[in-house]
Amino acid sequence: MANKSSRKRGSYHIGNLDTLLLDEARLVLAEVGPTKLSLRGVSDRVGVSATATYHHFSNKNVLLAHLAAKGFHELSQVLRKRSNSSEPYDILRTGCIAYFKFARQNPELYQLMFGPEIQAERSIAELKAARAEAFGDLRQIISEVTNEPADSKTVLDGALASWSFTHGIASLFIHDVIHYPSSTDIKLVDKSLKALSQIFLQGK
Amino acid sequence: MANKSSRKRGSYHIGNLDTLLLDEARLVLAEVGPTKLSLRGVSDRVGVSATATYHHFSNKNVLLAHLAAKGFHELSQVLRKRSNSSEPYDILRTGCIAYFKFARQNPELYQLMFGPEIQAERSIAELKAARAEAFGDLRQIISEVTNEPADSKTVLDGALASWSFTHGIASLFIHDVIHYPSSTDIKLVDKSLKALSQIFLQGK
DNA sequence: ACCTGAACACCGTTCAAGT
DNA sequence: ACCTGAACACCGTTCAAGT
Repeated sequence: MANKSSRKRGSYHIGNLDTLLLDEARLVLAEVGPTKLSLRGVSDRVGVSATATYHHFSNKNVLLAHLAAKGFHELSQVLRKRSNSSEPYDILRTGCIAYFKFARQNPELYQLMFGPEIQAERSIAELKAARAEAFGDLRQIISEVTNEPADSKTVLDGALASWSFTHGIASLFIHDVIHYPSSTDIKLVDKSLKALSQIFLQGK
Repeated sequence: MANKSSRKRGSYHIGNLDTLLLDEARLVLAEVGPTKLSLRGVSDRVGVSATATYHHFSNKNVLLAHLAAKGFHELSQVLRKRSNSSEPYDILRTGCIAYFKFARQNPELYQLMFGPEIQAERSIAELKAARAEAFGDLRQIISEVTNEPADSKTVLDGALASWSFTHGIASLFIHDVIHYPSSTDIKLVDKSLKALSQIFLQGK
C-alpha cells in the first residue's frame, strides 16, 4: 500500500509494466466496477501513456480477460479448502459457502468473470483454462459428496446443478436483488440449501 | 417489420418518440448486446438527434432500466402459464423450464436485467416494481408446490433457492460456460433438477 | 413542448515517431 | 524493444438555439 505509488520513474522503460497495469486495473475494477473501468484511466494511474498498454495487452478485452482468469484461479484456491467433516451435506455446504464468500468479497471481479464484457469463448486461452480448473475443483467436491468418480455423469450433472445454484444466489446478492443485512448472508445460503432439499424431498 | 422504417417524417415533431426509441433500443440490444448499445446509435437508427432522446429519458441508464423493466414484465407473463399437472415436482419443473426458455430466447435482454449496467437500487421505481412482480409470481409457484401460504417463510426461502438455481443455470448457459447443443438444453435442466434432488436426498 | 447543432470531456484504437 | 503524441472515430451529456 506504500510502495505502490512510486510514480516518477527514473528511466524511460519500466520493465514489469504488465503486472503494474494488471494490479492497478484490479484496484480500479474494485473502485468503479466493470462497466466504468477504462484502459486510459488505468494507464494514467500507472503513470504511463494509454498506447503503452497496447504493447502488453492487445486490447481492453484481453486485459479484462487476464483479470477474470486471475479471479477463477483465486476461486479455485478457495474451493480447495475442504470441510473437516465427512458428512455429504457438510462438504457441499462448505464448498457453497466458500464460493459464496469469494463472490461477496470480490463483487466487481465476480461480475467481470460472469459478465457480458468477457466473451470467454473468443478470448484468451488462459481464461478458459482457469475457468475449467475451477469447475474441476467443483466436480472434485461433488465427487466427495456423492462418493462417485469425478468424471461420472452423476458428478458432472451434480456439479453443474450446484454451480448453478451457488452462482445464482451469489449473483442475486451482488445485484442487490436480495436485501438482507450482510451479517446474515450465510444463514440465507444455509436456509436456501435446506429449502431446496425440502422441495425436492417432497417432490420425490 | 414494414412500417417500422418510415424514416422521413413530414413534420418536425414526432409524437410517440418514447416508444419508438424503446422499440429500436430493444432491437439494437438483441443485435449488439448490452455493452455495445449506445444512445447515439439508437437515436440515429430512429432518425432523430441524440439530444432528442434526453427529452424522453433523462439518461442512458434510464432507457436501459425501462428495457429491463419490460423484460421482467415479460418474465412474469411467462411464469403465469401453469402446469396442467398438480404433482409438486411437475409444477416446479414447468416453472423452471419456462423461466429458462425466456432467458435463452432473450439472452441480451436477460443479461441486461441482471447485469452491471443496471443498478436497480438506484434506478427508476418501475424496474424495482417489475422485478418484485416477477418474484411474486415465483413465490406463487413455490406456494403451489409446497402447499403453504405465499407469504410464509418456507415459501420465501424456497422461492429464493429456486430463483437462484434457475437464474444460475440460465446465466451459465448464456455466458457459454456450459457447452451443449441447444436442442438438449431442457434435458440438462431436467437432469440438474434431478441431480440436485439426488444430492439433497443423500445428505438428509 | 419538442427537436437540433455545436461543444465538452471522455472513450478504444492506430500509426508514425521518439528513446 | 519499449514508450509517446497526435489523430480518428466513437461515446454520454449539456446548453443555447431553432420550429
